[in-house]
Amino acid sequence: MSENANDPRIVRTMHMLREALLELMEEHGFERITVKDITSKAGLNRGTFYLHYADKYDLLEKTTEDMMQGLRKIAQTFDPLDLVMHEFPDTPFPFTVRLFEYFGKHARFFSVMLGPKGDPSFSVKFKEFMQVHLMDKFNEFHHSEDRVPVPWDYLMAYLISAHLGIVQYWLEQGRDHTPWDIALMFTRMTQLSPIQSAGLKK
Amino acid sequence: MSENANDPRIVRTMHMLREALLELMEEHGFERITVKDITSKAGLNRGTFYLHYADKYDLLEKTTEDMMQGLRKIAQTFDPLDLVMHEFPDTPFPFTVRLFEYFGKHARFFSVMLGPKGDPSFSVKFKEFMQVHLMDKFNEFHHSEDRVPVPWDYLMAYLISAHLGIVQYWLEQGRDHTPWDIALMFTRMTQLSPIQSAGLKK
DNA sequence: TCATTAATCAACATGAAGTTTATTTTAGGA
DNA sequence: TCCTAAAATAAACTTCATGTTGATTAATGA
Repeated sequence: MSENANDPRIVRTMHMLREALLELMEEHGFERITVKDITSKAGLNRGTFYLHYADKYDLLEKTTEDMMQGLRKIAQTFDPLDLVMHEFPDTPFPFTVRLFEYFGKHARFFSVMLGPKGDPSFSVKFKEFMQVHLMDKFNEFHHSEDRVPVPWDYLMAYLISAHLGIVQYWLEQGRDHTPWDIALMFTRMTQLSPIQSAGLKK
Repeated sequence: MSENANDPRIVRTMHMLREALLELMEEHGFERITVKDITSKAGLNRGTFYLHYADKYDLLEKTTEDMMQGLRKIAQTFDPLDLVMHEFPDTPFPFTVRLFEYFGKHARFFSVMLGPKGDPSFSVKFKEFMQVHLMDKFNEFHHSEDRVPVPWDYLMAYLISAHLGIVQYWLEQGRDHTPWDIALMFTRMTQLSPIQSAGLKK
């Protein structure tokens, strides 16, 4: 394992390994891949892999951590007040647009990881991210412990999973809408009931 | 591979292999398991495994198919009219109760498969099931191609994923509510907007 | 130019996969 | 109860990926 210097050879090698991982995951899914597959695709010696990563799980983990880091950085720009103030149904929350731009930029990674050949523990990680950085900001609104239609934690599970589903579907469809359009759908579905969203009642 | 007779030895062996698979998946997740692990846990010879299944993927697939078969059987009892007629906010759709009873009965399987150590392609299969057996029954309601708040397919993706999220969360929490209670939450969240569900607006 | 270190290459031990053959055990009908 | 067919066991074997090691070659940057 190398002391991650800024030696251009190391940077280049690690980048090639991560690219190869993504390409192979798109084809076969993570578990069907071998270290040999990865290094072959990257055009590197198998031994070189072990100079940088303990095994393929380590490689995936490091790659994932990079992506989560990017998400956390965007999450810092989120102010729940924006959302509370937001009353205009024809414009999305700006923060949501930024998120989708990031998903689009790293579409291959998110598409694979959140797809049928991906890693279910990544979906959990992603949900935790939404819980901590988005949902928990609204905890102050539910001091009403008494008779609510649905328990708070189940409502959170519902919303988080619903939002994840939109991200997955968007990526699956090859990003047939702009980040702005998808963000607008988010905004609307959160404000309306499913029946209203379908346009069945006003 | 055996012609699946009704030889009690075969039935017993296959049952033990499936039980062992589930127990090991709970501990380590599917991919970390070896055929040797499975047969050891089941107290069987490794060679015996290959008399019935091609590999561990085959075993998982057959087990999964059994579960989906059970779901399809329940889905046959679903009548969309029940749902349209249903106006009482304090009772769940009976069909939904039956579904959750089934999840509860096979909690170990669904809990593992839909959890962080599970198989993401099973979640996809499960979503397809909901799409075909539940959502598609309502296609007749969206002839309005024009200006709707959210495209129909994205609304479906949102709802299906949201419902999956509830199932996952319920199993994750160790089934802290009865099937009846969960089914009622379903009913309410479908009828109300997220904000109403939280009890913030009426 | 030269010392450092990354990358390559070849070899090795380990362990799981999947197959095969022979042997033992079990089920169920005559 | 006995007998036959088939299931389960046991042991051996090939193949392949893993992770490691030591020697060699190539690239970096001072």
